[in-house]
Amino acid sequence: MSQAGKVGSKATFGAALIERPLVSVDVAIFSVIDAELNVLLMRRQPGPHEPYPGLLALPGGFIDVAKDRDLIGCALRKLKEKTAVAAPYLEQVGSWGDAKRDPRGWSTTHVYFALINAEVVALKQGGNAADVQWLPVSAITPQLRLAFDHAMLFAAALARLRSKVEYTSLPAYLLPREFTLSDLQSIYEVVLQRPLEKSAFRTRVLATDLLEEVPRIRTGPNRPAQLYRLRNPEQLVFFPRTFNPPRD
Amino acid sequence: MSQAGKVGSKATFGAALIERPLVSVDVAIFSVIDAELNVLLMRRQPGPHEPYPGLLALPGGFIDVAKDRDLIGCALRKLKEKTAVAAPYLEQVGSWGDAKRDPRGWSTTHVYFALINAEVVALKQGGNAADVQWLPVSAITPQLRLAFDHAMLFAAALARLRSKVEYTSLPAYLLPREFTLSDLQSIYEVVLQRPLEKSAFRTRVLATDLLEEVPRIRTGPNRPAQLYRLRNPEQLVFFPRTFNPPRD
DNA sequence: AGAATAGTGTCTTTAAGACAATATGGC
DNA sequence: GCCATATTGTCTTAAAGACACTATTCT
Repeated sequence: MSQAGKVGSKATFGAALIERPLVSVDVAIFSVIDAELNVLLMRRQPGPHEPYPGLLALPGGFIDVAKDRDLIGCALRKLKEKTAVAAPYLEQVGSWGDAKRDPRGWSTTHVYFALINAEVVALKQGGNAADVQWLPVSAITPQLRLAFDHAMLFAAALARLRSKVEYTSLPAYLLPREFTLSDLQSIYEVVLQRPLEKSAFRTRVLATDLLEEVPRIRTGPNRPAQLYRLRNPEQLVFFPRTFNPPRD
Repeated sequence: MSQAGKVGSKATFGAALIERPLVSVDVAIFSVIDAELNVLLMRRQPGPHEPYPGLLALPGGFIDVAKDRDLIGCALRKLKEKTAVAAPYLEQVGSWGDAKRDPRGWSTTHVYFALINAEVVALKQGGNAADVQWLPVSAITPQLRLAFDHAMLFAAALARLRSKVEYTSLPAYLLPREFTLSDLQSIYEVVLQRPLEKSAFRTRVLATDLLEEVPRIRTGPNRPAQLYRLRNPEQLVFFPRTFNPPRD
């Protein structure tokens, strides 16, 4: 504790004259691809003192106190570095921190999850942005070792997503701007991994002010469907009850 | 970024060779006193480079990487320093961090809320543990300035508590080990700030396996009431729906 | 016409809301 | 018996579950 108190260019003093943990942000970026919930993972590169080289990990990294105004800013930066998405749905899952999770020392991480529509995304491969890939969440098993405690962080993010999908309009952020009610129901079913009642679903969704009709219709080899869009994309909608809970 | 990379006794290297934010934990400790929801606040002491001297703040402080095994351990330590409570209900609210919230530099905080039964608690006054006091949450107004961004952190903790009380057994942790159904209902009403239907409340609570009867009865100047205790104190119970929502 | 999906209707079920009725122990 | 609170019951209501039925476009 002697010559400490100065890190980088900023002076510290008073109660702050203590060893500081490492601080990072990790983001679980979800998207639905081919009727499956996917998560974006990147392969960690080899390098001096780089832990877990070659393993997959959630996109993330240390706070840059020069670049990042705040935690969300950091999460958005990580997201932008890996995908071209600028303004996705972003929500904090929580934070974790202990002495052991990073071999480089006592470390904390702030975990966010993001929902995006994958069709609009171009993954930024190569360069210093290492291997980036979509993986179905069903492929994230104990056999597939993730770096650090990212398996646990991912599980927490997925659990939060699934639980909140039961009573909110979250899945709408996984769709393109315009979609049909059937599209929306399918996305719910993909995330929740169970079928929903069509009639109850439609009544429930239309009972809220979540959607507004687009004066257009999707045609196909069958009866065309009304297109909708979010009435207020910034505003997450809460339903009065959960969807039919799985039988116990 | 020249001679950085060493803070205290631990070496850092690689990607960790960057300026680190300050890391703290803050705890909103709730209790019901005289039929009012209270929160524990402490008055910040004057001192060299101590920000916000004299203002009230949530109990909290920097992570001690030597003492604290993890974030929850740190939260429990803060709690134990201010109250004599060892094992309360503790839940993370979230984390916040930006360049401005602490004048000493880029800082992050991990916020928890705790629920305790105040009758069992002895506040640790004086010493280096500064003024500690219970304040009704209704007294936390903009006029009462709190240190740092603690007004916002407190508001987030209170909002989380209130919203989760709508569909969980959280308030049971604000009661002593044995209580009557009327006690429990009163606590819900105190936290939610609205009356609940007696009949629906009882049916709903007894329909879960939240409680078990204690072979004892509370007598008084009226019909005695059955005493209950938590069947599984570690296990938070979720109700299938929310309580009757406030009229809109 | 037939396939396929969109959209509606009807009846049941679940759990809460409103409110009344009954129960019990101390005084 | 009276008071005060505990406990139960009855009827209504809100919203979902189950499932069938109708609608519309394309081939």
